[in-house]
Amino acid sequence: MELNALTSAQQATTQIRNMILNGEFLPGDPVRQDILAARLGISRTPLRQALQSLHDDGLVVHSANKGARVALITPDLVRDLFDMRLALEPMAFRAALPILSKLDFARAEMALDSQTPESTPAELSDLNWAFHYALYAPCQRELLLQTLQRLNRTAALASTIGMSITTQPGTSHEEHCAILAACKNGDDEGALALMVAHLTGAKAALLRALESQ
Amino acid sequence: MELNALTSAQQATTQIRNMILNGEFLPGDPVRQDILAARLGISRTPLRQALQSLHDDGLVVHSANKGARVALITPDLVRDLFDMRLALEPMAFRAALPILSKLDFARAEMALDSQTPESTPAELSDLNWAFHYALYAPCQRELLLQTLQRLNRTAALASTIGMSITTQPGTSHEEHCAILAACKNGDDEGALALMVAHLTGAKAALLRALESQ
DNA sequence: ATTTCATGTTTTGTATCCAATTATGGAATT
DNA sequence: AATTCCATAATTGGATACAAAACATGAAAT
Repeated sequence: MELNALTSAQQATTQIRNMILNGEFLPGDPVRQDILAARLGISRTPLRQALQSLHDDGLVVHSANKGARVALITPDLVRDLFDMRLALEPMAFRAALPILSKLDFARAEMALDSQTPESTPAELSDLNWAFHYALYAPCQRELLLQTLQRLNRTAALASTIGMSITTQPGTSHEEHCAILAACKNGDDEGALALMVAHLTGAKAALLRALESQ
Repeated sequence: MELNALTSAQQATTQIRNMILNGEFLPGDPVRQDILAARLGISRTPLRQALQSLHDDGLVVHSANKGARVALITPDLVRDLFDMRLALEPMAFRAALPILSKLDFARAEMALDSQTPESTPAELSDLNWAFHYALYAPCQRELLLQTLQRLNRTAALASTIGMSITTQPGTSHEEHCAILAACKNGDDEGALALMVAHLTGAKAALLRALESQ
């Protein structure tokens, strides 16, 4: 009996997401059902399911009878996205902070340590969310966590686009380390402030990158 | 040429949503693909698409190889849900308030006036969201509006369950009228405060109903 | 009598096939 | 030569058919 029997539609979802995040498809590019189905070795039925999941995550947009395209990242979208993250993530963080355990710290630390210079954008996005998720998950609010995951998936595309524009390295790793250190020291308010600053900085950097285009 | 050619999967989504909101399926009930497909006169392919949409709206939950069931409404979920609404809806409302037009007021008023004692729970939920949406839509934040719509769909199920428990009539109509009046008077801060109070009250009433069970 | 295994039924997940809508290219007309 | 109209090709949306997994029932063995 398979415990983690991932359905092929779910596999396709992450595979296509990785293709998009790794820059194989650019914003605005059409996403053809036939081509992707042939490439992934599955039929169009589960592939359409995967496209709907990607649509819900804001990575592709659908037009009736005209297929799907990779979503466009606009400054308005980025503002919108990070304003929501700034409103919701501190909420989850604040609820989780008093009950964070050594195991949660270990999970966050592993996410940070797994980042290497050879990591692909998709891997970096996954590890970035793994770090945040480790610090939010104990809050025990399933719907909030689910919403944050969705927002972070859209943010992953935005960040990938942004990093492909600017050549200067991001500061997120140092900020992540500082947040984790504050948590370990029991400085809850400090950790919260650092998290807000982290998100605010990421938003500003992304907007600068987009508007320099 | 049809301008609003709704695909049959989208039609099925709203039809099934209405069945759930109108109490035809209770929380925990299994949602069988064959039965619904036959009843709606469509095949299982678009119906599965509809079920995924309902899953994303939090109305059904999926178990691998075990099908879908109507979601359960727990106090934790309600707290979670309304905390997010309280964080996000004032954000949209604040951005929209300075640019609300007579047309927006008319849309909100029509939503209020369309409610009748004979309205079904599904219709009341639609009109409730139509009222809120009219006051938020001018904020021009697509992702925020999309997220709020999703949360309101989950809230619709919670409210329906709550109203089926308590027999006392809700106070939301009066509160809606007061909010709209404040908007028309240009009292933006007052309208915001009333909206927050409205959501806070709805959350408390719902929790009371659930815990009286 | 209880437990276990096997088989049959039910239900989901996937592939293939058909219909409907849209884009594209060429020919005819002005 | 440019534009419009029609026909054909290409692509998405939906239906049917098939495979595989899970639950239920029942019989046999301890």
